[in-house]
Amino acid sequence: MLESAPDPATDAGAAAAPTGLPILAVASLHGTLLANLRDYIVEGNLAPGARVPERLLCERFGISRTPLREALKVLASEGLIDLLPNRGARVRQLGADEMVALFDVMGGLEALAGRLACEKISDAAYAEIERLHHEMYASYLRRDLHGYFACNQAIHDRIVRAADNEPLATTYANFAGRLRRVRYSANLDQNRDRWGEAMREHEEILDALHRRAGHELSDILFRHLRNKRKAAAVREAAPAPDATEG
Amino acid sequence: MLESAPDPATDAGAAAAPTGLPILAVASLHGTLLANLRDYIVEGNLAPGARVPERLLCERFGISRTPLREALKVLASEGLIDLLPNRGARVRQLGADEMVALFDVMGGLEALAGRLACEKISDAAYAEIERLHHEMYASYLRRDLHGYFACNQAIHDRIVRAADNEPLATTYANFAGRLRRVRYSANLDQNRDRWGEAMREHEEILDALHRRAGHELSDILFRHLRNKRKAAAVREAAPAPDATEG
DNA sequence: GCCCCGAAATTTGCATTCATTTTTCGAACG
DNA sequence: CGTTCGAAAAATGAATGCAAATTTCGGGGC
Repeated sequence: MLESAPDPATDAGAAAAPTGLPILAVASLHGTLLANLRDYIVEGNLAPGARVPERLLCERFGISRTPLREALKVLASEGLIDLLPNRGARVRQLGADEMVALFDVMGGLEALAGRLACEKISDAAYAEIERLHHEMYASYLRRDLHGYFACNQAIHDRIVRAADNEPLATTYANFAGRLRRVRYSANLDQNRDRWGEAMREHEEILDALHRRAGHELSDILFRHLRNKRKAAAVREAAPAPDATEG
Repeated sequence: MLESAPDPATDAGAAAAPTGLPILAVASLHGTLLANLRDYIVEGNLAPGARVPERLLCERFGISRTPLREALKVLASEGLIDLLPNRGARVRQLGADEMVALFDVMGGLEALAGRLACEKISDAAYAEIERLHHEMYASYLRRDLHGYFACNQAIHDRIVRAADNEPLATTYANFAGRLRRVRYSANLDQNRDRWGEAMREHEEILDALHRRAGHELSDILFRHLRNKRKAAAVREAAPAPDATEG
């Protein structure tokens, strides 16, 4: 049930010969490397603040430094890493204030997605969201945290898709990736008040979406993200002050 | 043609006299090239849909292909150009639907900026916006299109800055750059109805901002951008002076 | 006369190489 | 004994070189 995200990055992908299906793979070798490297970093294989070892990654992905550095430049523009002049790349470490800023942008993007979704969503797509909502509610009653999260993410994802706006979807994915590293120590399991509140907010979300009330849905979604941020720990994964492990 | 060729590569602090003050200058050579190339494309020196001539740009900027291609990859991730596998880069050409999508994202970002600005803006910053608003109104009464546009852009820029959110500002600048190519054939001069409407909307914007009514301001700004899009021509910029179209 | 096929020329993508910088390690000095 | 200076080692940034693909241009076939 965990998101059916296309994940061609089987991690290994090192010196293994591309004897599989090169046809589609060749279609965008650079794009493949970019996606793999992005996943590699987003997954947390490198500590925040740590140097990005070019040579090692070259060996791991079986390429030379040129395409790798191209990918690094792109990842820097995406905000995943910092590029220090003559000092290499480092995994971007999020401070508390930066995390707040990113959450606010996510809220704004979801608000926009909700507004657009109200204009464009089909009845079938709405029905699917409604189904997911009820499934999520069932998980909530069961105290099934895992199922709840899965449905939750699926719902937000469907709303973004229903907005039918490619730049929005891309930007949304970008920021979601940047925030993937933050650990939500405030598990809803130990924060039942927030869980109930979130569930009520989702009731409002579904209601507004049902009425195609874009303006309202927009506001609810932004506040929903705000509350989610407040409930989330403002601490990044693996603090590691000077863990510039080599 | 006297080119305002941004050519820092001629004396890129390489050879002699490293004991000057190149510290800040050297700080970002790649960033300089990226900014220059981005401007070069955004300014419309290449026709939409035209191939991006690597060799020519290398000569123009006085660099080799490696840093140029790195910059191209970044610009592709920014959405300014398309990267076709084995077929080079092309200046992205906006279709009508893509332009609508971009405008909607701009509206969402401005809506977010307005909401955040209501939370964080200082009285001084508000006063400055109020001043710009009145100046814009004066330009409106004078039918001074140029002054009106300048104030208009300054106001929206101040709102984004008042939001005090770096990722938002960066994303906003990115989308603004993508839309810079669209030509607004619907000059307000010939569209006085829209001009008056826009002016009224700005009155609402200022009022909501004055009352720090983030929710309202958010909605007004989104609708403001929607109306702006409707008034704008859905036609992309005409072929550039140096039309290397093929 | 038009279309299709094929080789030369240009272009793209990546690897390799080179100069410059940073970092590390060791020794001399205070 | 701690500090600092300096040279070796590693890493970074950019240029060049090379194989593969594409585009272009010419010739042959229908």
